[in-house]
Amino acid sequence: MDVAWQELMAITELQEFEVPTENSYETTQYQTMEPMASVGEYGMAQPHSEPPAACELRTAEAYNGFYSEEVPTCHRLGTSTETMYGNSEPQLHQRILPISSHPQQSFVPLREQTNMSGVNQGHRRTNACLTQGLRGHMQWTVHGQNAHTRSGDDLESDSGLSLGSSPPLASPDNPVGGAPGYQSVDIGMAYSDGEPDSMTEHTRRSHLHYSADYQNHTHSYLHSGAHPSYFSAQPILSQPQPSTQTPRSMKHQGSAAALSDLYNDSAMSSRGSSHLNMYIKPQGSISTPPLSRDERRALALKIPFPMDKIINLPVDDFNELLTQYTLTDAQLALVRDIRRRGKNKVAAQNCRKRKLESIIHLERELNQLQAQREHLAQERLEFQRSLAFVKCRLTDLYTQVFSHLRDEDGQPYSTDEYSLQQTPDGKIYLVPHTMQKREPC
DNA sequence: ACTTCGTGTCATTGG
DNA sequence: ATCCAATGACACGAA
Repeated sequence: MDVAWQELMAITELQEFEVPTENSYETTQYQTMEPMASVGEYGMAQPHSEPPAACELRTAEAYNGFYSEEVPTCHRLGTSTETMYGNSEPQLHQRILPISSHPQQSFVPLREQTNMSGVNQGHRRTNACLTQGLRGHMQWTVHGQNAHTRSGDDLESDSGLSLGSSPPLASPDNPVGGAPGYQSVDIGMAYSDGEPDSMTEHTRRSHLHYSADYQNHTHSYLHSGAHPSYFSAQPILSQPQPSTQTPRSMKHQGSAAALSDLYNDSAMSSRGSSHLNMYIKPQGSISTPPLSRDERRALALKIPFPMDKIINLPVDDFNELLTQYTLTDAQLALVRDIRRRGKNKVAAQNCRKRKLESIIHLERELNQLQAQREHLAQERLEFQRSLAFVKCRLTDLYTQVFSHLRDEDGQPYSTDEYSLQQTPDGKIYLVPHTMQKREPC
């Protein structure tokens, strides 16, 4: 990754290599380039003492690309050098391709190099940020699918809700020690078998007969919709519920719909511990997945309304819902925690999706920039070759013109004593070297 | 046994 | 003051 970015940063050196536009072909731009083939100085002030060998690059084909042979030599001498490149300019432009036209190259597996967790997961940092109560809570935590790996004590603790050591789950809504109701809950009654996570459908149903009120809600609580609503966040992704939606909640559904693909992918992934997974028996029949931790807690505390409402109702509706029931402190605390966790779960999913999208975007950008860099490097090589050729050609012309000059006696001028120089107005003068030093042109 | 990935959760922050 | 979304960090289970 570092190497890739270093390569990327190297592009800055190419930024000085501007693509010439019409009448903007400044040779000075290239004077800082790498040394080129020794074809003599470009400037006319220091001509060769003897006619140099003809340019190796001087072929008819190469010429046609940059010169017009109909232009008289004297005319070329009398004009600025820019005009000599007129024919080459369109070609140069044609070589400039928009970045977007570059086909996608193979992706750098950036994601594979990125630890999404942000930390070395092998490094289990002591949970310093957790309060003592939270730490206790974490010890009680049992995830649904793997409860069989825990001891019976853990199972009971989890299902019953950590209630003692983790009052109100350290929720901001629940001051520590402010929920005595938790301790009064008879968890053993709810999970008398001691294995709540491995409850069969039969046993689960048997636990739903708490009260008439609660029983009336069990359908929506556990089996509403096409798929179980046991997953607290799932309702956001399910069909809209116009009757209970406010503009605020509708907004949430809109954003969630855009994420449905990701959720479908992740939810149905064979990896991870997602509670979204449909539990398909080997025979192919779909069974009810284990209850989530919060669902078990809600069952234990006999929360009289469904999880999806707890989580997805707008705050006003949620508060109104709470007023419709007389809840104990423990129930209130649990409901608020369920709501907080459920919303945060969705937020985390959205956050991760954005993170992945950001990585994908950066990978694409990196590939495009690498392709652009490669293209510019190629272009630079072509310009260097062209420039070397032009220099060689100019040297030839200079030598040719100089050799035809004669003094008053009909003798050729010595290149050691004279040189041809061009003034800004385009006129050519034969200047002695002595004057040249005093009056640099 | 170890690593990687996906996920849930908590704490924190800023709007 | 409260709610909420976003996010880093951590823990955990599955593969």
